[in-house]
Amino acid sequence: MNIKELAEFLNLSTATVSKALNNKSDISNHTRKKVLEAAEKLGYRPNASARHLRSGKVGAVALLLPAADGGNVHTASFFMRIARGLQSSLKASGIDPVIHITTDRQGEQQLLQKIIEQNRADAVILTDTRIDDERILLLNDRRFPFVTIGQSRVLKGHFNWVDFHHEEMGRQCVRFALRQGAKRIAVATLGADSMHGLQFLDGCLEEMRESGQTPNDGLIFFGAVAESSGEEAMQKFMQQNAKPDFIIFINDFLLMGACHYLAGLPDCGLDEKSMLCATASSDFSSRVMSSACLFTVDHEEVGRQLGEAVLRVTQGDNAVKSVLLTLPVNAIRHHII
DNA sequence: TGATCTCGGTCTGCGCACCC
DNA sequence: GGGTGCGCAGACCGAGATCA
Repeated sequence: MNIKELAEFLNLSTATVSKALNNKSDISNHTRKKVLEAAEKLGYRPNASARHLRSGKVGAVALLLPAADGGNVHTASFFMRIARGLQSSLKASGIDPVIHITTDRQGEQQLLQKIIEQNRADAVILTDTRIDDERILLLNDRRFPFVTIGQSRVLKGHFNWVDFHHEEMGRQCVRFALRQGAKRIAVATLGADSMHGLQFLDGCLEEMRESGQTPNDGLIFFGAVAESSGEEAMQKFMQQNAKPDFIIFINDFLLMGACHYLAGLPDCGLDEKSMLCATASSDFSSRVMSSACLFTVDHEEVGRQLGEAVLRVTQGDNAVKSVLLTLPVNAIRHHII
C-alpha cells in the first residue's frame, strides 16, 4: 500500500492525501479524518526511502565511537548508555542514531569520508576529540553538520560540542587527595593528543600549584584508554625516588591496570584507598569499582543535550552552542570518605 | 559509448474552482 | 473579493533502459 493506492481508494489526489497525513492547514477536517481513518484501516505506512529522497534527509545521525584496536569494545558500553538518551531525544524527529566502530584512525578517516561523500547521515557525532582534530576541520570544510562529545583547539573551539568540565574534575580529584593527607600526588591521564586528557591534567596541576604543591614530571603519566596503561603508569611511579602517596587516574581502565599491578606488590605502601579515578568509562567497572570513582555520569542527560544539538545542526541552525556539564560527586565515594 | 529518458514514492508551491 | 479546499506539476536521486 503506497500513497497512490490510498489516494485511489479514497478517490482523492496523492497531494491531498499527503497533506492530510502531514497535517497541513489547507485540508478540511472532514477530508483529513477520512484519510487518516483509511490509512489506519488499510495499514498504510510511508515509504521511508521515498520520503528521504524527497526531503534530502537520511533520517540517521552517525555516532563515531573512539577508534581503538579492540579497546573500544569496552568504552562502547559508556557510549551505548549515552546513545539511549540520544535516541529518546531524537525519537519524535524521526532521526535514528547509527553507531560506527572503527579499529584505527585510518579506518575512521575513511569512514568519515564515506559518510560525507555518500551522504550516509544527516549529521555526525564525533567522540574522543583531539587537541588538533582534523576530523572537525574536514566536516567544517565540507559544511557537513556535526556535533562533538569533547572540545578541540581547532576552529578556536567555535563549533557545537557537549563536554564534561574536565578541568574542574581534575581540580576536585586533587582536593580529594589533599583531604586524605596526600603529599606527593601522581596523575595518570590520557596522552597523544587527547583534548580531555590535557584538560584533566591542567585542572590537576592548577589545583596542586594553588595548594602549594610543586608538580613533579616523574609523577605524571600519559597513557591510553587501556588497563595496560595503568600498569605502565605504576611502573613509572614506582621507579621514582620519591614515590607517590596518592594516585589520580583519569578513568577506570587505568585504575584497574594499577590495581592489577599492585596485587603483585603488596608492600609498596599504596592500596586502593590511595587511588582514585575521575569517572567510569565502562559498564563493567562502574558496577565493580563504583566506590573508586569520584564522579557519576548522567548518561541520559548527555544524550539529551547531544540530541538537542543534533536537531539544531540538521535543521540548519548556524548558531553555535557549547554545553559544559559539571558532574556531581559520586555519593558512594563520598560516603566512604 | 555517451546522452537522455524513465521509474520508484513522497512532498509542496502554486494555481484553479467553488462558496459565502 | 477573499478564504478555503483540492489537484497539478515538478523536484528529489540513482539505477537501469533506451536511443542516437
